[in-house]
Amino acid sequence: MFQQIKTMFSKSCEYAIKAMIFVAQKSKEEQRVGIKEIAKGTDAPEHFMAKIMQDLSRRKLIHSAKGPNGGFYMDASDLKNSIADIVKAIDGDTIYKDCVLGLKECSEKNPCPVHFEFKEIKKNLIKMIENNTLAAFNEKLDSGKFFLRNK
Amino acid sequence: MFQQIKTMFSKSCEYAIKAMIFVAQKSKEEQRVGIKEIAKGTDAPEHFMAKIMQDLSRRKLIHSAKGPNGGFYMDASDLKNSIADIVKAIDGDTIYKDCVLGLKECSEKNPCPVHFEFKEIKKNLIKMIENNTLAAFNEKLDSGKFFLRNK
DNA sequence: ATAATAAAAGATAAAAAACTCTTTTATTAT
DNA sequence: ATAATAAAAGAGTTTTTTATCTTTTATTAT
Ligand code: FES
Ligand code: FES
Repeated sequence: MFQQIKTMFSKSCEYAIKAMIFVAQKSKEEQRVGIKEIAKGTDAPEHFMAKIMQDLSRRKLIHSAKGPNGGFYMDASDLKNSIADIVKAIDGDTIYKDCVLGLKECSEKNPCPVHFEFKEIKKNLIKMIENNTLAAFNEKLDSGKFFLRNK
Repeated sequence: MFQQIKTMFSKSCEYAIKAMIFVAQKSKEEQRVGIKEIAKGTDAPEHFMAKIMQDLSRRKLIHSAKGPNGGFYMDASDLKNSIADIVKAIDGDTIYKDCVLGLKECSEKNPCPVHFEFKEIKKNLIKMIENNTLAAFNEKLDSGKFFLRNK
């Protein structure tokens, strides 16, 4: 039988958000962060995380430098990215567009039975992830009251 | 590279919700609904849907009868089940308990950076799926303004 | 009793997601 | 120039999810 574990985002996306927050924190003073440090700091498998970072880099959500003293870092404009930007880069915009019950199209014309119930929920969810930028997190997290790993 | 398609529920769970709504509609007058009809009516692969129905049946969310004139059906008490009951049966209670960023524990003591932001969203989501019973859908859907398939 | 029906169960198969290992490329410092 | 570093890219493997096919069991009607 099946044992599904279904969370809001894909594992890749979870890692991506954690990594972005992690690097944002360290990027405050021109520091670069290596993939090993990122993986450790976020409880993610190193090589898998590397792929995700490459992806985020390709999509211009983060900067990277090769060679000694290289690593990942963010500039001021990178810090303006929101959780939504990360989610869109990794999981795509399915939470924006897709029908909750998997109909081919989510529309007001052909709504599934739960369309209107979920409309409001989705609106709030989207608003939240769009309003929360990495810069905003940076401030909040300086208090040290939040965690990216716990074992 | 990856192209994730991440929706709120697993495919199994989407099918389960659709099937439950489908059977609820047909169960109004002691009708039994065969697996073929359910699969067709919900755009789901027949044998896969069969597994899901067995699962729902084992978990007492729906009744079934073998043999001629057999099929799936609901009694009054089955109609009291909510979307939440279906989700819990198929996807488990991860949306209740799990950390959005995948920390081992979701807690106020060790909150991840998005914990408090998502708290409210999750609360609304849970409230919604708990408040929407199949019986409630049945009334609403009689208007014929909702769809379980569209191709 | 027998045949027909339909769900239940079992066993694979295909596809997607998650994860690992190896090689290459760019950069820096010696 | 050379060696060391670290990201990028390539090429897998493993696990989970989704889907299909086959056999069995229970029920009904003849
Ligand atoms: S049609 Fe299903 S959520 Fe819009
Ligand atoms: S700790 Fe992450 S959502 Fe609660």
